[in-house]
Amino acid sequence: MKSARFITRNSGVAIWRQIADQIRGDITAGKMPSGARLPPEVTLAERFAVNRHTIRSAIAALTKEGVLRAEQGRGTFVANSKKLTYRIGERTRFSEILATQVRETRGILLGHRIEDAAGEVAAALGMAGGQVIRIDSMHTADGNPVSCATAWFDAARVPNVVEDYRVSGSITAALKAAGIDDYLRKSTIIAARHADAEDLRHLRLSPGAIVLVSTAINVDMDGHPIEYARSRFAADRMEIAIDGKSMV
Amino acid sequence: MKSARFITRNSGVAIWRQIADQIRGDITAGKMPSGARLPPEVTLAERFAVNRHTIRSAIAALTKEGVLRAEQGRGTFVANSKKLTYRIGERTRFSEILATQVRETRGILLGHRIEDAAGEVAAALGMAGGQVIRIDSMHTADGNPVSCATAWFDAARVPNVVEDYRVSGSITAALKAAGIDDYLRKSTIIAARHADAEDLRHLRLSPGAIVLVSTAINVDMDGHPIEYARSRFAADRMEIAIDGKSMV
DNA sequence: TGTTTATTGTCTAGTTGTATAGATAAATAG
DNA sequence: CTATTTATCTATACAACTAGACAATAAACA
Repeated sequence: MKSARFITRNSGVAIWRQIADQIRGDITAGKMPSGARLPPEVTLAERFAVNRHTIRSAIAALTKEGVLRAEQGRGTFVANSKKLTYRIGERTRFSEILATQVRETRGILLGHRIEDAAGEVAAALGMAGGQVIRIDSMHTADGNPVSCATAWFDAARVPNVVEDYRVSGSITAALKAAGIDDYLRKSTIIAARHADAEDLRHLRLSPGAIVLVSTAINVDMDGHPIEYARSRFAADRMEIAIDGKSMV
Repeated sequence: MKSARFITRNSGVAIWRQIADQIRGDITAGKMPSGARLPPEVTLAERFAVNRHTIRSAIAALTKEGVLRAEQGRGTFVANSKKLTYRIGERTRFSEILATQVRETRGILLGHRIEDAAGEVAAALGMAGGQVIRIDSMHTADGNPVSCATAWFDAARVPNVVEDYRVSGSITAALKAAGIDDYLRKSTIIAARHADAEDLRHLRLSPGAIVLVSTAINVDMDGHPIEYARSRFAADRMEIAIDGKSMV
């Protein structure tokens, strides 16, 4: 029924974390559907050959993550862990996409700076020199961090984008303030990698977690690139769907 | 010079392990060539904002792994960490391949059992029913575990393969004992994934490590499949090269 | 040459985290 | 009422991390 369970002692990785990762893996792999009951703590303790308290540490971590839900006297259950779906199409707006799936989304400015346009950023924005504004931000859905993003804009085109974004928490609103009433998604590239240290902090992940990386170019209605952005989504909490006219 | 360094406290992953993983990552990513000197312990301690003893734990782990080498009064250096290359061609023999790179290789029988031929195994071996012998083994190079493998054989074709392999530690020898003097590699598929618990044990890896998975079919000189094998290589210690007439 | 400086190695000590063991309470289902 | 299951508590042992001091080695310098 369950795959062989081994843990490595004295590896620098706590046993409770190894167990938590295995259980989370089983759940996200679909071995345990939403609502399914976990074996009781004593059974798990025997199966992993550890103390019951160690199992409880693992369960506590997953409960805090929202993956499990423990009910005294009844058992421990797989929480409603439906992933959010980030559907990418020609008109892709963070808050609109999630509006039907969560109660509230928020964009938080983490930092910004001016950089010289160079390399892939310059290429994506169609710039030959000049300066770009870089904005680092993160997004929450119902209070849970779901993504963090780095976006680059042509500094000449949208000089006040930082302040506008800080106030509104929305790229769409910040661009509108710069006279760009509408924009379209021109291209999206999706990759996956281990979360780096910064992702871990902002998305509240544990080391070894996986992030989906979406690299996108948005253009104005004349087709001129206005934003180049790289977003990292916690792969545990989010999946990405590509709409129609397959855009890559 | 060095990418931003963050560590996550109280994550269930010891700080020394997080630091060791980052340093090892820098080295295998080529940021620190073989022989390069690491910054002194006090500098690293400041950079990671941890105690010097914690840095020493990370360095000790990497020294034990053979990745670093510390010299009192001089500094800590990147050891000669050249990966072994597993070159796959039509004539692929584990011991022959590594013969020029290491002093000594060994095959160790971990376990075996009889299974009903089914699914991908039956398909690969061209069997419609009957039984297969499954052998789990691991390989060491100069005493260091470098791979573990699961191989399936048609039980009717090589009935004594287990005993022959146990004695010789060599598939080539075991097949010869069954009258198969020579064999060829027909196909190889290579993938990568996180090491599972069994890989961790046998290859002495730490949780989160990555393994290269090679799935291969060997055929006799008449082209009949005789072995279907899935080998897992520690991606830290081994890389795979594909020879000529690109076979996939 | 001897001296200073930079670096790794070793030691003691205290705090917090991790894992074990055992006992008991509280809630649920039958 | 009873059996099952999660929740709490005490206690012990060891690992992990911090802090500070000093020894040992190597290289650079006067």
